[in-house]
Amino acid sequence: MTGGTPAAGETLPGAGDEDDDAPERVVCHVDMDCFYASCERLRRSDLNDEPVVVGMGYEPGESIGAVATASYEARAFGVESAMPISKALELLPRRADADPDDPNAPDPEETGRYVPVDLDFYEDVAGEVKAVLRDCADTRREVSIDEAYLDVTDRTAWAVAGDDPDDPPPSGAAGPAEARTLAEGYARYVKDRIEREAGVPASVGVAPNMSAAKVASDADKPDGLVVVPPGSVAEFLAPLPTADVHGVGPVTEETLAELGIETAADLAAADRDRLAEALGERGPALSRRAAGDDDREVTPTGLPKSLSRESALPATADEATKRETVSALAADVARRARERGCLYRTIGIKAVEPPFDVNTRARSLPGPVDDPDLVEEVALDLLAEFDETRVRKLGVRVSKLDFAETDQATLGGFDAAEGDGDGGRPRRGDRAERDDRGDGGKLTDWVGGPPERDGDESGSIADRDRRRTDDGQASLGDWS
DNA sequence: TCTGGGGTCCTAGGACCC
DNA sequence: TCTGGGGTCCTAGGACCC
Repeated sequence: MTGGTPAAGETLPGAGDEDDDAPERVVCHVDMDCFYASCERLRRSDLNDEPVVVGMGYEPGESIGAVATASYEARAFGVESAMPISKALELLPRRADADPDDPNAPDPEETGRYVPVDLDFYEDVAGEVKAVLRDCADTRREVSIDEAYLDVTDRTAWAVAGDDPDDPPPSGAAGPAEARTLAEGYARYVKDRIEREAGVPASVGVAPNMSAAKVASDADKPDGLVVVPPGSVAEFLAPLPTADVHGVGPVTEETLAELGIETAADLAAADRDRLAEALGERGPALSRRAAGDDDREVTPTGLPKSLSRESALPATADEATKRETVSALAADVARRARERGCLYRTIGIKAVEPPFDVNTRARSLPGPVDDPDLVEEVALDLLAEFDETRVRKLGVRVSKLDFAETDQATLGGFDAAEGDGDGGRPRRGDRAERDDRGDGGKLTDWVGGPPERDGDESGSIADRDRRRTDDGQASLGDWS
């Protein structure tokens, strides 16, 4: 193992199927800058240079909501993502409230523009970004709507570019002696293309592994390009607080602090057995990461593992309100599952009690289904446990998803057990106390295909997935 | 701050089987 | 009957991420 030594040339410690002579990887992390706000500016130039807050729940009469994205101008007022809207409005009143005739009105210079979230539009823009990324890298992992890892080892290299000694060193590089690498040039090219073709700014980090690339992209936001060549990774990470290590959240940060571990360097040097005691398996892994040692491959994004919907409400114990909410959430989750062509085998709810006690309950079915009525029924049944409980948030989730053929064969095999033993088939028919509902009936309702119309927008994700599973083994996560 | 919404992964304990 | 594993599946909760 490479242990705590942040040596430059560590290769996969035996685990990988990579040959040992593989070149040091070049991994880019592309992170769009305040993406939602940038998207809004793309179609509303009046928002340029203004403090922009994109969020939900700030309309008059609404009080439950949070900031999704704040532009950097808004961040200067202390507004941050995930902050309750009420708090954001205190720090930065909305422009519309700056009535010039009202002596108590806020100074317009200290107000912001509040815009509701329009996810469909952001997804369109993200599609253009992804088109660029597809063109720039064969191996990509899209982590979220505004973030992706690229493995561009086969497109570029860590070799030093050109021979111009006056070239400025890469911004995040270890020392002034660093020369510009080919990798930096390639990352610059990717970044510029995103800006040019999608119209939104990105920050890019380049490093020999994923976690260092991630930290690098964060190091000079917005509009940053930070390059951390092999050999300077540990040095680059060393001074950072542990919270900057990907995977260290508030709880872990606190635990580490109690062990006297404050920086990435401390974490890298810490005794890994002790870390394992305090944090479980995660501890040593975080330590390796902090040391610049992260051999995770950039693996393509897989199919989702679960789908959920949740909704906050003014804390209430009212049974009718809760049931209505859960019914609506259940319908929505079931609809989305059907749209994406996926079956589910587990149905669950979440009930959050004030102040913030999260309860989850789930029930698995004997086999995968697509059955909105059943989602509602099970969800309501699980909710019954909380009939007396005041809740501030409710959620419904389906999991144990199955994207394989939604066709007849699979379904037929469910209760007749005639399935061709394809792994996930029911081996235990007893589990669900599904009371009087004859499962067979429900399932076969649409055995010839979902009752819904299915021809529609071509090229939907669901379509692509299905095609994938059709042609060949296509394991999960294989769509590209 | 009285904390939104949609995800992922991990762990621990119990049931059940061999 | 007591004690001992190994393995899988399930649920619940926790931590984290964007």
